[in-house]
This record gives sequence, structure tokens and C-alpha cells, in this order.
Amino acid sequence: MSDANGGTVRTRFAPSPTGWLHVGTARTALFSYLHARRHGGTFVLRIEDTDVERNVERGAEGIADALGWLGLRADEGYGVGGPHGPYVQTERLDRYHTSVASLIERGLAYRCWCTPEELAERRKAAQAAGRPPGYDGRCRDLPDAQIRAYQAEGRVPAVRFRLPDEGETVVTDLIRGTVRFDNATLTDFVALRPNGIPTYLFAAVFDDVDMGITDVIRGEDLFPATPSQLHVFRALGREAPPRFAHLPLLVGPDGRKLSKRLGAVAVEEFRAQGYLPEALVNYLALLGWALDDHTEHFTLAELERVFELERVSRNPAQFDPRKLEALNGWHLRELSADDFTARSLEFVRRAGYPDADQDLLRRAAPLVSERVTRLDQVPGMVGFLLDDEVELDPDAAAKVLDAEGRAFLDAATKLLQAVEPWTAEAIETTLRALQAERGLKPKKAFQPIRLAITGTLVSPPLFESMELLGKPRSLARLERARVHPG
RNA sequence: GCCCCCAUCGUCUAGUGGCCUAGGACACCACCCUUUCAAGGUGGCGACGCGGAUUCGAACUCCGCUGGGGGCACCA
Repeated sequence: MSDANGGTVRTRFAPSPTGWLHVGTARTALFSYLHARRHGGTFVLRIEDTDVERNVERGAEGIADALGWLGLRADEGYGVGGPHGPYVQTERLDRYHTSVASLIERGLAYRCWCTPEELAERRKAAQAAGRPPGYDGRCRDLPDAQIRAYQAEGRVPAVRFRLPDEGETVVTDLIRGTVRFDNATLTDFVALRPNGIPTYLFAAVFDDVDMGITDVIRGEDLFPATPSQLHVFRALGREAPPRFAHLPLLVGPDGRKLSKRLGAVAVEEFRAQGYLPEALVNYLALLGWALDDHTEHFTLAELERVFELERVSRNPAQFDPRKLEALNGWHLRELSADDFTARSLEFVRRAGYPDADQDLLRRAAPLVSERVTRLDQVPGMVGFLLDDEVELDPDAAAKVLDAEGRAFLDAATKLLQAVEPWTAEAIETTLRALQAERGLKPKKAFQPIRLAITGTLVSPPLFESMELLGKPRSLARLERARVHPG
């Protein structure tokens, strides 16, 4: 795909450094990244920090880190560099100033001396009177005397971009098709604040032009801003505007905007809970996009080959943590034992096993990986291997260590002392023989052993677990359970 | 108030006039497998918002309604 000028595709992701990377924002980044990759283009990362009040310390680094974790590396931009820098908007102020001055000179923009208070008041009045709340155009053509009066008052003007009052503006969108906007509904917006910092509406367009962006992929919340921005593109001399693709919004379980209240929303939070980037990417790709009627599992590399913006749906998608979790379990099971171990390690260490035996974890991996859906569940599953201070669950003990259960435990302990070599197979043969001899159901016979070994009634497979634990430790636990059953 | 978008199982979606008694996935239920828990397998529950129109024929086209969402800032 090439743009109207024959160039290759250039997309950008332009977050504001106002906090952690939100999953909805991350999905926008993913789609933008995929579109660039799919067409052999360039993915640019730009930081839009023009709302200086809301910027947070190290916000841009945090976002870049989260993107990197997801595997969405920028080809150009913040943290990477490139020929169109700087890629942080507050470092580009002189460019905006030059451009705005030229717009004023050409009559495409004008100074507005209204104060925020005056604007708020008029907005309120307009709404009360049933008129649209947008700017009323008061400063469009001010007489010199009035301007001098404002200056004498010490007012510092903002600069507004002038928009047409009549006619219509046609927006063409890769996802939504063609939409016509009546220009009468457009109002002159502030392009440059009195403090010299531009607003989003202007800065984003200026940068898209300056950075040669051919495809603007963003959230649907920006769709209504598109007609206004189209006029800016034209004013800035761009022969053809970029292609636009407005993605459906992500909503929470309540059908409303995804919010903190209903669970994790930041990529970092999912990471801390033990979600794999592969799973998050897979899930996010499926929110509002599908390849066909049956393919559900994708790697980033596969998505880069098959993703098509044209197949993005137009309706808002509800974020479903359960499906993410299911997908995470699937990706966890896809991991090799080595990989699973490597990724589990930090979770195990943080959970109170700083010196966890990596080799032991590696051997336990196949037993554990199909029993967890998040990495933060791993410590709970392997704890019995790492810590000899296992406490027997009292409720479980009461339930399982009845006369029969204890008798089996006693007999098993004696028999197991003779088992050599200490393999799952040998252990199983021994215990099953005893179980059959006693005429007990497997569950009845083995749950007391499981309790003694792991402390609970839910664990990885028993015989394999005992092999991993080793003979001395296993026998010690059986012994201990006989003497101190809870 | 005005402008814009959207509308298939609870959720994400497939579906572009006949292949649809609407397919898949998650969730849920049952069964199978089974040393617990999982994983896996099989089956089940479950949707085209409503009303018109066009057509031999509409989930798919058009209109209206209803419902949801977004926007109307010196936020992005």
C-alpha cells in the first residue's frame, strides 16, 4: 500500500505521558504497529505531552517500556530516534510557533483574547439558550482599537484556527467509510495557548505532516475531531490528507468506558499478575478484529502477516478478563519447559522463595504449566517443592485422615522406604498395589498421601511430585503427617 | 440541546440476498478420561433489538423507531 504521494506506509502511535499504558491505548498501538508491519511500513512513536498539567514523571519511559514488553518496537521516534525528531511535542515548540505565525499571516488563524472565564460563561449561556456550546467567533475580525484595548489590559491571546461556516467536510475512514460533516457544526478551535504550547488538535496534525505519517490509526473518540483536522492538513499544505482508521472503543464489563474500578486496566498490571505479552497481544488483536470464523490463536509474527484494518469491526468491544485468562493459559501451555521456568522465576522469587532451585522448577514445569492460567499462580503450585515447612490444611486433614486414611498412610510409609530407584513409576506401582490390596478407591487411598506431601488436596500429579521431591524429603513428610496430622 | 458512530448467543466475533434448521471462541452445564486439580475429548444451553419497505427470497439492501456509545474544552 502506498499513500497519495507514492510513499510507503508510515503509522504512528502518539500517547500522552499521563500515566500507565492503558489496555485500550495498547490496542490502538498494536493495530497501528500491525498495519505498518503488514505493509512493510514504518511505525513511529511520538509523545504528545502538550497537557503539561497532566504529564507524569517518567510517563513516556513507562509507556515505552510497556510497548517494548508487548513486542511493539518502534522503528522511529521516542527512545529510538530518526530523521523527523524531536519526537516529543514540548521539544518542538519553535516549529509550532513558526507554523502558527504563518497561518495568522495567511488569515487562516487569528488571535483570540477571550479569557477562559468569559468563554465558560458564554458557553453556559449558549447551552441554556439551546445553542451549540462551541466558540462563537467573537475575536475573528476585531477592530484594531479593541485589540489595543485588550493589550492594554494585559491580556495574552490564544490563537484560534479558522474553520468554514458553510459547506461540508467529507471524512473518509478505512473502517467507517465516508461520513459527511456539516461545517456549520465546526467551531474555531484553539491551536496555540497563551502559554505558547499548542493543543492536540493542531500539534498532532502538524507533526503528522512533518513526520510524513500516511495512516492515522486512533480511537473512535477522535472521530469527531477529524473534520476540523482535515482543514488543518489542507492549511499546512499537505496535498493529500493521510488515510484515517478510527478503531472502536473498548468498554468495561458494565458497557461503559473501561475504568480502573472494575479491575486491571494498565498493561503493567497485567504483567505483574503473570499474563504473558503473547496472550495480551493475542487477546487485544481479537477485540474488534477477526481473521475468519475460527482462528483464535495468533502470535505477533502471524498477526504481522495477516492483519487487515478493513476487517476491524465498527462496534465497541467489551473487555472480558475471563477470555484473556483462558488465552493466557493456552499461551502458557505453548511455552517450552525452559521458557516457562525462566518466566516463572521472578514470580516464584517474589513470592518468598528467593533461592528457588531452578533445576527443580524446570523439572516441575511440565506438571505445573497446564494447571495455571497466570504466572502468579505458579508459586502456590510449586511451594511444596521449595519449602519443607508445609502446613497440612486442617480442614483437609479432618476430611481425609480418618481411620482408613491413616492406616493407608502408615502402610504406605513403610512400603515406600524400600522403593528404589525413587521414580514416579516405582512409587505408583507400590502405592497402587497397596491400594488394591486394601480394596480402597484410588482417591480414598491417595488423598492422604497427597496431603502429607503437599499440604493440600489439590496439587500436581502425586507420583511425579514425590519423585521431584526426592525420597528423603518425601518420607520425612509422610512420617511427619503420621505423627502430627494437622 | 446539537453532531457523529454502532446494533448477531451473557461476552468477543464469522456472516456482504438463497450455501443459515446462523458457524467458532470464552463463560456456564453434563458426560468421558482420571490419584486431586487441571489439560484434553464429546454433547448441551444460548443471538440476528422492533416496525415497515424492496425482492420469488433478507442477519445481510433502504426508511423509521428503540437502545447503546462517542463528541461538542486554552484534555487528548
